[in-house]
Amino acid sequence: MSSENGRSPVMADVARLAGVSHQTVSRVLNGHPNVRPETQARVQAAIEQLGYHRNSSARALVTRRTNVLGVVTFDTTLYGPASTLSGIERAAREAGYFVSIVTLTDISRASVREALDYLAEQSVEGCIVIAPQRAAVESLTDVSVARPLVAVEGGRAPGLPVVCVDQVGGARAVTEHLLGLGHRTVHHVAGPMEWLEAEGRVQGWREALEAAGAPIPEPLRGDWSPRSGYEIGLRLAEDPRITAVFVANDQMALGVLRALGEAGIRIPEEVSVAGFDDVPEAEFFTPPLTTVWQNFSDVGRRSIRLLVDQIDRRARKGSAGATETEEDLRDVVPARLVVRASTAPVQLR
Amino acid sequence: MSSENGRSPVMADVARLAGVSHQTVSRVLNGHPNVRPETQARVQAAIEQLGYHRNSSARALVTRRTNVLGVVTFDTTLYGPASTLSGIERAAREAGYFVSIVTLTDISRASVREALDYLAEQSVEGCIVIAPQRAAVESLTDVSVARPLVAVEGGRAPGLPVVCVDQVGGARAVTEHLLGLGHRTVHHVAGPMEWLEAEGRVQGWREALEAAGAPIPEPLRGDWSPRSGYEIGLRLAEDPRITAVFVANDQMALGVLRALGEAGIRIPEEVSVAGFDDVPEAEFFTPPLTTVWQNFSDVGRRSIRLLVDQIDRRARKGSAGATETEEDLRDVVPARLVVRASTAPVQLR
DNA sequence: GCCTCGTTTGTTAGCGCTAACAATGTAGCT
DNA sequence: AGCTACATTGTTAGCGCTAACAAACGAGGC
Repeated sequence: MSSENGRSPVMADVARLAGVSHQTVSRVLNGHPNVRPETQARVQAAIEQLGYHRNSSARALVTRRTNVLGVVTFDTTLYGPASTLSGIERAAREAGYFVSIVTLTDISRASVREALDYLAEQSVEGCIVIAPQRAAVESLTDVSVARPLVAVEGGRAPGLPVVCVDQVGGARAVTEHLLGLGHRTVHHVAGPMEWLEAEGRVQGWREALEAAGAPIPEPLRGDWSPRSGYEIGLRLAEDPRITAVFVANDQMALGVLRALGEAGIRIPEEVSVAGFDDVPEAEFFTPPLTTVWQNFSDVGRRSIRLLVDQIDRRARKGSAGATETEEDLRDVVPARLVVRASTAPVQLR
Repeated sequence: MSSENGRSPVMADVARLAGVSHQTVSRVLNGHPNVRPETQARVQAAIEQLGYHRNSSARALVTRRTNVLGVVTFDTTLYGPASTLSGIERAAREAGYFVSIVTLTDISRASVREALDYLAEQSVEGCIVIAPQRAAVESLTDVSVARPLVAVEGGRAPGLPVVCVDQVGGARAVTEHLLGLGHRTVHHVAGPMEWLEAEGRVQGWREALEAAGAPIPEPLRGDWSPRSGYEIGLRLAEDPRITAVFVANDQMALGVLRALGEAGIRIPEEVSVAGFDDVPEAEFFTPPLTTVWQNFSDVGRRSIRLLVDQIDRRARKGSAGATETEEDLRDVVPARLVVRASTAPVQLR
């Protein structure tokens, strides 16, 4: 792969071999018009013969474009963030960008800032922050001037473009589904307060209950983990008036199913349980879980589009115009109810 | 953040403000000795006042180091790859490297090559390929000369450093555990043939059976998905002689549990089931799943160490020495059996 | 005083590339 | 032929940084 002398070949080497100037090589590489087909072929042959690769640093230095986007994410082992990251990466590559990632271990205003600074150090052209927590979003509003930025699942933030799944709508749909089955009301196992997704799901659930004139029980707080769902499930099992539970994610729903099962409660005959996320396993829980499907790859695609738009606009107009768009850019991806066997019409318990 | 004239500040701007030469600024930034403390302070102040960030492209151009590592991965929504990626990213950052990722949609020799070429285009200093399939590993052996490379879960490949979990040992441990409970033999639901992890688990299972002189049934092939586990589980349910099943991953094990449950088979009283992976949900399956835990963050850490070692060695000796180490570098991370309630002593069925 | 040595700072060149401009060739017209 | 228009190629400068060398300065020994 490398040239004879040991160092990897540069444009001048290719030029020499093809008998042209280095600039002609550059033109071929960048697809400029006005290069004679024969010359182009000769250059191509030389490139292949030497195994030449353009030096991206040199290119970036002069074009002032690194073609790198940064992604800040939190706990990629959770199904949602992992799927979103995957969608982002694919979309970025299609748009001609590389993706550099930073995963946070703790979420604080400081650590998000630090991650963004770190990515800035690498001269990324823009960042996507998968920031489902309130703290993370707040930390973004201060920085937003610096360089293009998009928040995923970011909540409402002035002047900060956001892509998110319609948590409220999804939660409303599940709750309405359960009410439609004849349940007097629906209990809710919520996610942590700081998580915007958790709050959106609480809101949708509450709205549906209010609209139906159903009593609104206090939501129980878990931490997304199956364990917390299990613990809350044990408490739910003790209250015989509960007939329907909407759990804020599938992992906790699994814990709830387990706890209710251990208590000898039959699902869905005695208690209906629904989740949120539609993880691949949900269909094979005992019983198969009614849940809400989110189109994460669409989220990834849309957030890249928003980010690339910002970058292009800035590149075209020059970075002078600071606060050109104060409009509240917010791209909401719909969620879809998936009904399975864990929910059923109300029966006596 | 940006300087007054609109363009972001460069080293010369800092130098002017601090009343020194740009080289002195460079020295401060790189922590060179022989800079008077007072000068250093003045430069620091100027840097902060201007919000100066070093241009990484210019720096990379002259130092010939991009400080970027590439990671090629496949389906990051699977628990294993996602956890490994996370561990890699953390370890890389600690070692002072950025991480650029490419996720593959299909695994073929061509697509892995393409991903590596793509990363080469970005001038990464080395790559880690999370390549659990045979095809992926094969595609690596040809390239290995080009630049530092480490395979994760890569199987045996000449001259290619590999970090992997001890699949064989883990599988042997589960199988021995089941035999120790008095089962005459253990059936196996395997993963796809092309996956090296699947083969390793088959091997460990087979070894344990052979050592115990137990009959070796034909392994049944799934595709890692809960659905395939479910379908195979339905078949298993029909054979009353089966009392113990080792499933190659937790997702398929979930499907098996579901299928056996639907067939009215009690677990673990009638059939013991064990998985592999120890996903967070496993503890809350019905019943809680006996499985094998893998230390993925350790895998990430070790693979980064192997890669950084290669890069450092190459940087020190110059890239002249091509095939300096033909030794078979292979770092095996132990796996750990986690016994839960899905396995029990054999009983009459 | 002069020379040597070490510390601190400045000057210069050049990494590999692209953009702007200059130069050349080639065809089509008057 | 001579001019214009255009296609094709080459030459030059410079992106922002670091490495190598050079210069200035003070301390210490003869």
